[in-house]
Amino acid sequence: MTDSYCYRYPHPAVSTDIVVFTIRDQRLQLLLIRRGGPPFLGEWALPGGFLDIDEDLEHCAKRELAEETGIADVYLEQLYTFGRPDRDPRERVISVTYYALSPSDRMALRAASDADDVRWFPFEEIPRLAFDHNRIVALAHRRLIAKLSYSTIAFQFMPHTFTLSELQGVYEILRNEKLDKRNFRKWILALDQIEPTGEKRRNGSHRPAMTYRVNNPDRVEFIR
Amino acid sequence: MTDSYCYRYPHPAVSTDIVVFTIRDQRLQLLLIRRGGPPFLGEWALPGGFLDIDEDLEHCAKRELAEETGIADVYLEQLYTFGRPDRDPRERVISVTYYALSPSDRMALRAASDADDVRWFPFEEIPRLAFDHNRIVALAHRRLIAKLSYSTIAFQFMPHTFTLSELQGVYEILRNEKLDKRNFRKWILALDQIEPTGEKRRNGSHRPAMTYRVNNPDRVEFIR
DNA sequence: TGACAAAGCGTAGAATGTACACTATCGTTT
DNA sequence: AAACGATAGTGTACATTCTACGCTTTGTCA
Repeated sequence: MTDSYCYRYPHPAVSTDIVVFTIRDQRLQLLLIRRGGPPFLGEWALPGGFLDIDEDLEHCAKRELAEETGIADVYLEQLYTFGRPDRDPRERVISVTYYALSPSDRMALRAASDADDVRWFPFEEIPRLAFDHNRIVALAHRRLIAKLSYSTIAFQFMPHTFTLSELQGVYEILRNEKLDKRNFRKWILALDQIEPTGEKRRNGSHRPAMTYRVNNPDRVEFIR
Repeated sequence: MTDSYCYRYPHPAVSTDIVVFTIRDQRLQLLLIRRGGPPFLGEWALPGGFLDIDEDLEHCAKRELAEETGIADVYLEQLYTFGRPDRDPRERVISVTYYALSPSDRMALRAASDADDVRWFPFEEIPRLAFDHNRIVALAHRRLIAKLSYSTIAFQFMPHTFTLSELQGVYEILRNEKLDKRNFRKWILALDQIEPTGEKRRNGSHRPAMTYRVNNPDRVEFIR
């Protein structure tokens, strides 16, 4: 008898799953892992796993992310809790989901040995995922896009210093439309959330651009 | 041995707690119950309780609300999941919290026999609550206020028909400031979310007001 | 029928959002 | 060293939205 944790009433299992977004190769991409065990063995899924009994929820999300993908130090925010009784064939599982954003330069995946099992997917090319993970991804994406318009969440995709053109590029990718350069600069500077570093960056055979940094890189501020 | 639900790994308990808001007596109020058992016996707390093993999370929230307070048919939205390991002294409990809004005319509480244990509290007069429930209330309130500015969530406080002055009053209470009548009317009508019923309502010894209804009462729309 | 009370309505100025094109500065090529 | 290619960087006019503000209407009640 190895089932040695007993309760007077049935208890569900609790897990976390994490939707990690980044922008690489001028596209919004997210991180998936290939499942190494049943159920859904061999299928793509979100990183995540079961909560330790004395562990904070957010700690669980960060731990699973580190264990399964080697990623740490990302912006992490709780997304939603999914709990349909039939969402896991093994037992009742409540999944507290998070989404994470990070600049791609901070996203070194684990050693190449596992590289086959952890991969970035462009958002438009996400395959069918295990469990209800496609729903989770869809919700995370909607939240991200919504937050774009009333918060500084997009800054979480930026490296420590960046040019205004790079920042504009991120907004264009996320909003999926071209923006006017002058209007974008007026708007973003008026937010008073970024400041010039004083350094310029040569980025090819043309005029170098001023670099900027986020005033308060760890906070996502409401705007408007 | 009554502990007959056994697992290979420890499982937390999962509960839901619900913050029910309404507007009565020209104030934002919320519903609290007095705890009838340990821990925190006799203290005020949010309605809520443990998840049945085959029950959807939202169903649990509605069921507990009905059982403990007699309230049904409210607008319900998931708020956040709280899971600090020490938040319940009995055992590890993950609480999936919801907030609910409803017009006060739909809020008949249970029979007077329990009336002492279920009560509306003006938001400013909330006592110290059991568990981490004060935090939950604070988060629910912030969410409500935030959603005011980019959604039609305030309509959830309105009865089936209402006057524009009544609606303006709700916004004034929630935003805690006086609004200009003409500007409010222009704005709210331009949203194209309410329509006149064609009926007028006498509400005292003065000119009667046109009543309106919400076009799509069950949906909360994004605006702006 | 006169007093009271809330309903209902419009305009002008300020602030914000949007459309739009040329010059500056660097590296590279000839 | 001059010309070219490529991105950086800048301002203005117009449209839209937001904000401030007071009088007339229409009912009830005494």
